[in-house]
Amino acid sequence: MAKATTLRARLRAEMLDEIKQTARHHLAVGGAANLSLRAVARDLGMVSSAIYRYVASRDELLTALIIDAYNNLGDAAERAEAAVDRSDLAGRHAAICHAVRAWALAHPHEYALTFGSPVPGYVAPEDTLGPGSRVSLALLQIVVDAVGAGVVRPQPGDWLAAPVQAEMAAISARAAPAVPPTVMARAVIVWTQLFGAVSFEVFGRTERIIADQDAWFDHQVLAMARLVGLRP
Amino acid sequence: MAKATTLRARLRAEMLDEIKQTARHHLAVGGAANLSLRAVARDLGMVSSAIYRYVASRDELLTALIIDAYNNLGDAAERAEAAVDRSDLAGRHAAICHAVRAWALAHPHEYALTFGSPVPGYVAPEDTLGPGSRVSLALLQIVVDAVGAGVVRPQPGDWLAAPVQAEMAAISARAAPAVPPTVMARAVIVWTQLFGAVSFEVFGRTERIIADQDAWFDHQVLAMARLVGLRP
DNA sequence: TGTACATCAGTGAACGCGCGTTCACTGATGTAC
DNA sequence: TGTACATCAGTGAACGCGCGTTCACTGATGTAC
Repeated sequence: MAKATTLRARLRAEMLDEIKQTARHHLAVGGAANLSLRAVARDLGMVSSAIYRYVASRDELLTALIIDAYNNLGDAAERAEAAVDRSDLAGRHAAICHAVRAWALAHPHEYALTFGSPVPGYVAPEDTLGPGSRVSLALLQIVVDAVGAGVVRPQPGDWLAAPVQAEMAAISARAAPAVPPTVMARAVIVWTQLFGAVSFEVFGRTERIIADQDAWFDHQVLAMARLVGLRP
Repeated sequence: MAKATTLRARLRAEMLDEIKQTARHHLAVGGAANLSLRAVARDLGMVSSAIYRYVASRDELLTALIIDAYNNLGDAAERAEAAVDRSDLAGRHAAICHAVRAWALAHPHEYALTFGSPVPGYVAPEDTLGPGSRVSLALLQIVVDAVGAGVVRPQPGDWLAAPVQAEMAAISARAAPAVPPTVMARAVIVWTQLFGAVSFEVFGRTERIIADQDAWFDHQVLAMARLVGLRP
């Protein structure tokens, strides 16, 4: 019966979820390097070899966690952005920035897994590329909308060296045809700035320098919006 | 004899250097998590316990490597900056940025050790604080000089929320009295941006997006200099 | 200058540990006739 | 509806591995008289 098959499949999926959940918990304690299949099995009351019914290897589990992390971050960012009035471009931008920061602070080890130093010996497979660029695309869409609405335009004095000009034009051609190169350059810088700021905070770089991290992040978001032209 | 004592001490220091050198090499292959005292000993043709004549524990070795990394980066940045004419403020800033990037690309795993995700379970001791802020101080000095020379000043339209204003004033008071809060805010953003950009490149985030990384970094340095007011 | 003693680098064996992965197996649950 | 068979989750033992750290030791090198 299809229904019975579905039951088995559902239990299986639930078990896999539990494995990932437990693995995430271990990640939060020991980091990626100390994630072990045996420890996960132990926590679930299984014998270590039983894990292999659900996961082919340690690396496969790690990949699954990375993809989940990207998707959870992507969900959070897109959900926050969707809740803002379409015409409030700076508000949409701020919503994404704050969602990214909040998620990263709530899941520092999963953030480290995706935006920190790469796990040595581990090569991220192609499947991570799509989920890995969801935030970037959401940010880019705002710039596209802003250019379309005539809010953001090339700024006087902006100038790009020839290779950079070509590079930015290539990105536009691939992902956002209407965005002029100088605007694209500002957009890419703002994207770098967002993750630079979040990484500094999550990894503790600003710990001894900034006390009110919330206020400082707000200010940075404002500065980013001004840089790309979403605010005057 | 003092001379004899010195010989033994010198051999000892050389051995410690060799240990650190070998450890750095292992770092470059497997990352911090896979750095093992046994493997280092093996590479040096010693028995594993012999390492303990030079290093009290694995964590102590890691700390030594971190301090070395900060100092090597600091040396590189300061040397590059010192080679530029004092009055060429944008040139000095660019020199530091390029030195940081070059060092990070040449020693990606040591960079990861210091500016990447923290090593889980490892707590950086106080000794790392000084070496860890050398680059920041060098950057800040340029802003101090620029403010002193009247080149950089508060920009019209700049505004800080009260808590941020206080935060920036506190940093100024601690490290650079003459720098006004709004200028300090721009300086801190530029500092974040530098390491954000370098991290993105070293950790492979921009791999599929930017082809000519050199040109793009040049552009970012230019943008940073403009943001803080070192260039028109 | 020569001898007795102290220092110290390096040895080799051992402790107890955790890991990823394989394999033949048991027994419950689903499937087909 | 009842029975024979197939599927599959979970078991338990084992393989071979590397790790950090301790400890009693040997033997060379430096020190003091």
